[in-house]
Amino acid sequence: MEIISRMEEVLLLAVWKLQQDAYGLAIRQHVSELLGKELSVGAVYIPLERLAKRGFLQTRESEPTAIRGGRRKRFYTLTQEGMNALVTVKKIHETAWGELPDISLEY
Amino acid sequence: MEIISRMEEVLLLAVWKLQQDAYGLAIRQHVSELLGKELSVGAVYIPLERLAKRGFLQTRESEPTAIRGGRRKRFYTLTQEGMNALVTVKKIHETAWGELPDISLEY
DNA sequence: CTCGATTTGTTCTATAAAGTAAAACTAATC
DNA sequence: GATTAGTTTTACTTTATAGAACAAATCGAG
Repeated sequence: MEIISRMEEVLLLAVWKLQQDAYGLAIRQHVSELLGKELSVGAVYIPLERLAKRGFLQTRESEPTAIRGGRRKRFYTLTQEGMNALVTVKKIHETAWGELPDISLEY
Repeated sequence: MEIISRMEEVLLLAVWKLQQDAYGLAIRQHVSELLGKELSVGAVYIPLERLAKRGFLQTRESEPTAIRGGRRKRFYTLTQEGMNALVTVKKIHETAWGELPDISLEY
């Protein structure tokens, strides 16, 4: 039962969300919007690589596309282990927050 | 809008949960149970210190108590900034997960 | 009583892992 | 050649973690 970091969590979720369009720059765009701040390319590619290396993501390279700058992309998909990791952190989150009154009602 | 790590999040939540009993070893115990693994003392005290330094936690020292080994404790309480940080990450979590079908139903 | 053993607690030290920015590189079309 | 979309590499800071060291309280045997 491995516990992934928050960055890893949102990256896995972005891959899931983007589905057939889950490649580096698109993921960067999606997660930057989620977090409300522009992430550097390294802040995305390096954790993605780590997640793939640990078996949470699978990768494949596409063919280039016929648009300006449309070179080959590296696409990601979630593995079963990646799903398991997400389930684990979701449960932790629910337990940690579930024991408390809703914070937004109080402050 | 500062984004805290997962460890920082669960530590802040533990402080909130434990209320008048939020000191180092009790927090360690609580968070270890939450995560399902024994945390080392350093894995708790060092982030706690960092959170205090950044203004998310306030600290005070208690008097020793008359039980075996009952030396003075360092107690923590959440500050308004700590609350804000929790609200921020809760919103991010809800946005990130809200866009997706419930994972536990699918896998 | 008193002094070592035990217990609860915090601080310090050292290292591994994660996060991040930015430059460099690649390959496509215009 | 200039521009664009994309990935890889480099270098550095911050976080996470384990574990030893230290501190101070009570307990209990003699």
